[in-house]
Amino acid sequence: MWYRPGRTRWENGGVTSTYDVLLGRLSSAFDAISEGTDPVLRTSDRSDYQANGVMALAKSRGENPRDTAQKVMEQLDLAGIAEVEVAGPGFLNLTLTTQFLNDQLRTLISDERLGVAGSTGRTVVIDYSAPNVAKEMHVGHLRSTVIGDALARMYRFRGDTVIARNHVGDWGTPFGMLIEHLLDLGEDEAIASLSIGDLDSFYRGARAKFDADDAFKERSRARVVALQGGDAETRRLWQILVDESVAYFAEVYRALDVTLTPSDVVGESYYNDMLDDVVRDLDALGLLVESGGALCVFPEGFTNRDGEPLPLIVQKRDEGFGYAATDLAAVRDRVSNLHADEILYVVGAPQGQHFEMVLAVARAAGWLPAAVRCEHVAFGNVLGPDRKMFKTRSGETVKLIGLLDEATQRADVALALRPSAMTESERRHLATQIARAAVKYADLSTDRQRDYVFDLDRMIAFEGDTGPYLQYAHARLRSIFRRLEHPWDPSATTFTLNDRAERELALGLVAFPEAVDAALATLQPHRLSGYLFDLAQRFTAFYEACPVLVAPEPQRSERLALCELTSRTLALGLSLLGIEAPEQM
RNA sequence: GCGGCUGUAGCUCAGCGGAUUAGAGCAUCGGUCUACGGAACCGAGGGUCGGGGGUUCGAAUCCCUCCAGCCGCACCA
Repeated sequence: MWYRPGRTRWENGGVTSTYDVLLGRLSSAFDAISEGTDPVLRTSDRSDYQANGVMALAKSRGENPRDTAQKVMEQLDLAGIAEVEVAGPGFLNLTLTTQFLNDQLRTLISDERLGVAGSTGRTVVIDYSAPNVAKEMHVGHLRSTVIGDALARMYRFRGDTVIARNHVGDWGTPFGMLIEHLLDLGEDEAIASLSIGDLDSFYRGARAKFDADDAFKERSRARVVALQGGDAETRRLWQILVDESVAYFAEVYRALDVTLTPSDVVGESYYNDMLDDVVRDLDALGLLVESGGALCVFPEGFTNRDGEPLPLIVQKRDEGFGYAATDLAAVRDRVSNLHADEILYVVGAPQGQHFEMVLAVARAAGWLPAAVRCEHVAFGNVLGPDRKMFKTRSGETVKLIGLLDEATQRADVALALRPSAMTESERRHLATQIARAAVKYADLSTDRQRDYVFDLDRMIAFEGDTGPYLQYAHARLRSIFRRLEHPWDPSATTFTLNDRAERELALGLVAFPEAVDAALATLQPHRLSGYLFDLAQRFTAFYEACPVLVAPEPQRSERLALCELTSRTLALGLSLLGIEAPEQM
């Protein structure tokens, strides 16, 4: 019961998932008694599935739940699909028939999507990662990047058009000092410094001069004015900073195996030309109020610490625009130009109130139709061992690339200790795959809303609920197939599932669509992670109990088919999380 | 002060549109090795689900309250 599907269902060319078959039959029976009753179907540890909807139904009708259960049973047609019995106070426990499981498994074997339904092709804008130009990517960017990318992959797999938007911080007052610093270093020197990925020291260099040198500070201020005024030379220098940074981000994304590309970068500056319109249109709508010299909107229901209405500051006293203006412009752009059906912001939880306000204003202004789903996919912090924000010993932010390097190093050391025919470069490559899996899985396997403690030792372990464990399970499966000497056709398989471990594995396989649906419906990748770990455990239990290659036919073929499906499910599931499944480890 | 999030086994975490005996991983202890990868598997101990009230036939789950921690709360994004 660690995953629960959403309620929205999609079509998949005639393939109906096990969950949907059961839900359909149950819904008909419940509807016959009271239209629209949810059967509350879920997986069960008492039987294969259980339906708890009888309890609520009985309550609303003032009946004894067991009597209601009987009435549902009379309407319920699950012939050939499942045995049903009323249990406890009125639960319906469902046990799938072997025949039905066999049918479902055979369907999965011939279905590339492994039973996951596709969508009608909606347009989904996912705003994620968002590093800052001329600043290092650090652990603070990890979650947005990893979670956003996993969601992007899941949506794409479902058949939606994903428009990734990397809302990089490429504008604002710091650029005055950054450009002046660039000039001080000389362009070639500056580019060299930026391109080796040492963005932090570049930024710190600029900052130090800004704080210590009044003349530099003055130049910086003038430079900001020139930048905002559109001065061509200043603009060119700014572009150098942007280009070099974006190239560096691309390296980090490649190291992380994240699908973002430079063409997904649509930074804050992109919206500059739209900001005047935002102000003008808000004013025309009568939503704009001047307060303390700033132009604000006061959405209903927000108050500050003194209980007074809380403003969303659109234009500052100095006539500069705040990020609220940019975010509002972005919403408009995404709705009217990108034609988004859905917009997701994968941004840290602390910005919750800001997004609530922005969206409230956008809705009030009519820029965000009710039909467009718009969600803040919030996530908690990455904590260090001391349960405080993850920092280095010396209190500095932890570079993302450094984190990956360390993880790779550890994986490589662990691999080197084992006898293997791998070349050093093969081993090195494998180590990067394991390291990525470790870091990403750790992030994607807990409820995103919570903070989590970053513990490299735990996440890179091959034991337990880790990415490497799942990769290992997959690699073991692949090794079975490498030993196969003759061509083998899984489509002819008949599943008898005589061994308990075979049946448990089959039940896991058949539940894959539920897990993907649940992850998408709730925007919680950990639903899928939890499913995959459970499946891997079912597989290893099966693998211990049931010899495959040495089993007599037709058992051998059946078990091979189960292995085949498990292998494909693990690989596909991991790929939806952005995690690779190597053939060998 | 207002708002949000969090508090479940020694540790890290699932479960929280109420429902049959509260789950997992790690750690600990005890087992399994002449089968396809032991980086594995099986088993055991370990929890008054932060405290207290309430609703309910039934609450980790819903409501109220208190405690503890983290994070927001007007011109930095």
